Amino acid sequence: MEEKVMSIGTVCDLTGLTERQIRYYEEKKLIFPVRSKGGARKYSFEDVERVKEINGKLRDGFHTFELRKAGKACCE
Amino acid sequence: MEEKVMSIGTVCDLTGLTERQIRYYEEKKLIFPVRSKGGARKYSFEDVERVKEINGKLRDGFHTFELRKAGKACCE
DNA sequence: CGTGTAAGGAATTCTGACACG
DNA sequence: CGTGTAAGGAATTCTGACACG
Repeated sequence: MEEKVMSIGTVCDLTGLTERQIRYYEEKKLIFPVRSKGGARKYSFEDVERVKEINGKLRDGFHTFELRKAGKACCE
Repeated sequence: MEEKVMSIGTVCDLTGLTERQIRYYEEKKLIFPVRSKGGARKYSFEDVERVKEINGKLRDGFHTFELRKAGKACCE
């Protein structure tokens, strides 16, 4: 599914990461959650997979700016 | 997907119903969300469909206790 | 750079109840 | 019966910042 329906806490549960890490990946333009009326971030299952992948790459020594290219399109 | 990941507010957004209605359907044993540590209800996309179906049936004149049978197994 | 944390506020969700019909 | 609402509390999420390295 590609629907953005879960809050950051759920993503933490599914990935084992912290809110801080997930928000940071967004800050670095690696993931793009949508916002609910209240301003809360909403993620999709796709985002969850992406977050796991990002964290894995970082563990392998990559840097966030290098991962940006690995996304869908490129540059910008 | 069958994973319970969205909070009640998201279900409201997806179904157009109120929290009250959704909680009531649970009270009547028509849906079974799980609870997060904090006690918040978590629903799956399947639950969302079920909620829509329930509300539709109610509009058609059915009563909650009649819809219970329509679920998976029966009685209990 | 990637992540931890304390800080204060705003939005979310919870339960039990009274209401109408 | 199915749903609305006001009530008070507890848990969630948000942002900007200081910290380490």
